Amino acid sequence: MHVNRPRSKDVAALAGVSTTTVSFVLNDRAGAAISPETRRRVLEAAEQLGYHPHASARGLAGGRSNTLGLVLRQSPEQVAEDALLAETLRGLSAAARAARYRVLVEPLGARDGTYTDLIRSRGTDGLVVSGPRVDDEELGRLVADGAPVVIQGSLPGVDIPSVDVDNVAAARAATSHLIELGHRSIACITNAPFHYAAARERRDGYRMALEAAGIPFDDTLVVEANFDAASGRRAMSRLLNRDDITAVFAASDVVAFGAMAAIREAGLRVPGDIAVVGFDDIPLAGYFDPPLTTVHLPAHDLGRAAGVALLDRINGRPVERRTVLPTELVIRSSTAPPPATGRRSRDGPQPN
Amino acid sequence: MHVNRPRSKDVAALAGVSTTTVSFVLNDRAGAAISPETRRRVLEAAEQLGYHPHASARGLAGGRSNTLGLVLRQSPEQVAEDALLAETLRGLSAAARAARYRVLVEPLGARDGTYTDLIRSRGTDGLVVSGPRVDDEELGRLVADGAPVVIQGSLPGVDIPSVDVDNVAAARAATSHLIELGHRSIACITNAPFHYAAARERRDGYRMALEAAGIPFDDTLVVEANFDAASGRRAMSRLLNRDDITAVFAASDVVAFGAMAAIREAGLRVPGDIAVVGFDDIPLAGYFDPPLTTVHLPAHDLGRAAGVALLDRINGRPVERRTVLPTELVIRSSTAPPPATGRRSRDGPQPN
DNA sequence: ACGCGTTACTAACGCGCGTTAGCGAGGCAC
DNA sequence: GTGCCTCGCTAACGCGCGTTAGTAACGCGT
Repeated sequence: MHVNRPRSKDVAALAGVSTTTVSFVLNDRAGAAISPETRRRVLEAAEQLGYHPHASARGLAGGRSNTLGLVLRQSPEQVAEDALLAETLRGLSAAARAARYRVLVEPLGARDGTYTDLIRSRGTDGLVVSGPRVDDEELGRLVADGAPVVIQGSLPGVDIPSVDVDNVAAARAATSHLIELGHRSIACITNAPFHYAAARERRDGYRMALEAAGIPFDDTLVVEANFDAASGRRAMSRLLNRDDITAVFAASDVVAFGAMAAIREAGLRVPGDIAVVGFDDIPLAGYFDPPLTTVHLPAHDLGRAAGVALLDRINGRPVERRTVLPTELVIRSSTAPPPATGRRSRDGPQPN
Repeated sequence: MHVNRPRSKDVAALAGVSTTTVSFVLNDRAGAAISPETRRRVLEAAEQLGYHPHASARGLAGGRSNTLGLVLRQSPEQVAEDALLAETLRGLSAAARAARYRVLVEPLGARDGTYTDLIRSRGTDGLVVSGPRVDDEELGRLVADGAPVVIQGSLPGVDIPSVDVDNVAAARAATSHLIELGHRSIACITNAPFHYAAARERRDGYRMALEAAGIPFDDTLVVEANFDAASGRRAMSRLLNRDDITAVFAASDVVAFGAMAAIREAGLRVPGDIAVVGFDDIPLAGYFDPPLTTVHLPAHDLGRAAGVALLDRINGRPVERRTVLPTELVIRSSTAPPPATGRRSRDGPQPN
């Protein structure tokens, strides 16, 4: 491109100072004594030449890349279904920008190899790892080496700063809402297989709500789904074989969406026959038919908090071991009291 | 972290060669004569030491950052609603990884300032700009400077390589499908304001389908929406004031989702009273009630094609000025022939 | 035996910045 | 006037690589 990208020495020459001074001014170096007049001249010269410091050169000299890495450790299907990824990314980016950092994203398929190069090559100064699985031994080694890592989500048993919502409490609140409406026979469809911590936590919250209300936990009421709507539909179909269920806690909105499809296909209505609560509050949740009662996840804030924590960690500031952001149960119309006389069929298949 | 990150000189010492040789081996430098035995020793030494070349140092010395930038030029609302972003990003990432490049993402709010630093600072070697608006003069300057840029989407009137689907043809196919079913009074809800090229193109496709079938284009049947479901619902509500409409082409699935909510709220049915076609084929489209007939967008391939084009451009290989990927009309159940006797109300408000 | 080309490698330089050590000028206390 | 600050600035170095120019050894033909 342009024949002569300006160097800091060009700025220095134009401003009549040394490159050292240019560096001091442009980096707002604390403790450097620069007269207002000199500072003005330097800034003016930089502006006039359209000077942009060479990122790699800064990285080399300064020993930092000024880049944050976002590692998406989920399966491709999960990433595809993650309706909140954009928001999280925007949040992280906002935090990064405020510190003059950039964001590098590494989406990993199951076998897409490693992400530790990112940090070992100093391509990034730290990583936000989203949705790590319990069996991620790569992560362990990285952290053992002292690499700055923040987990978005939770990974029990490791000592890494993490940012998350309280999945247990949120799931419990969602389930309690159903109980308060009068439901006693409440199924649970997970958002993912149980080797994902969030899936386990949300199930635990469901269970705790039940037990707190004196309703025995029934393992056969819990069905695993797998991120997408199709798996939610399958799970719900299975549950519909029994006719005592009057409510479902679906541990993600996407899965809830599939479940609602299954309920419709069985000729039943939401919430008339079966009430449904979701989790995530994806942008479309309010437009489901009926609008979905769900747990609102502060996606943007999660990204931002992860970014802030990571930057703190990188810069040697103290970091909370665990940041928990508040959720909120958004009550829409997919939940209502159970039918007075047990479940009825409408125009669907008759019980056989 | 680790006290001594190994340098290339450490690898050289262990292998008993010079750092030049290490560089030659690790970069597979064409034209360099390296004996198999030496090559093996170097690779072994690198492996043994856990050597990862310093990204910034490579960037400085090599004059390239080995990084691609993805600029999201859309408004935050649009980004949030973009259910296909994850897929696009994965596609771009796949292309980048194949060339040993990384991907830096810059989501820009309307007033989040500039993204040209990204490339002017050599933080990236090129940019994929997603959803640029016609009035983006920053882009123009960048390209005039010779910066490698690929547009994802389309921006008429500029000479920049772009990757997109044929929005006009796809919209035309979607609308034709409605016409073939027998619909004559077909409304159009745009996916975005008209300063987005895609919104205009999809509207044009709708119009061409009409005119090709001898149906006069009626401007009052076209209503602007604005990315999200809420705007789709508002648009549809407005359209429902007239009772002659039997079908709607909604230029995005999210907007279609809102429109379907409005139709339901009016006590009408899809497709019984009003048929609906969408655009995008977001993952949830097949689970709408009823499952949405829509245009499938090859999101992953779009990302990958953009990446490939950008890498070609960066490496001086010839690049198609415009890459057009195929779409496909996915017919589900939201479309059916119009009611025989015009539109009927079900249990909704009576006509007044 | 000599020249020439090829093979296999290396020394030395520089990419563009940040940083460390240090220098001169001016002020203040004595 | 001398000593000792602080203020404002700079020369010089090195970060860790890629690359260019070059050398030594080794055939191979005549």
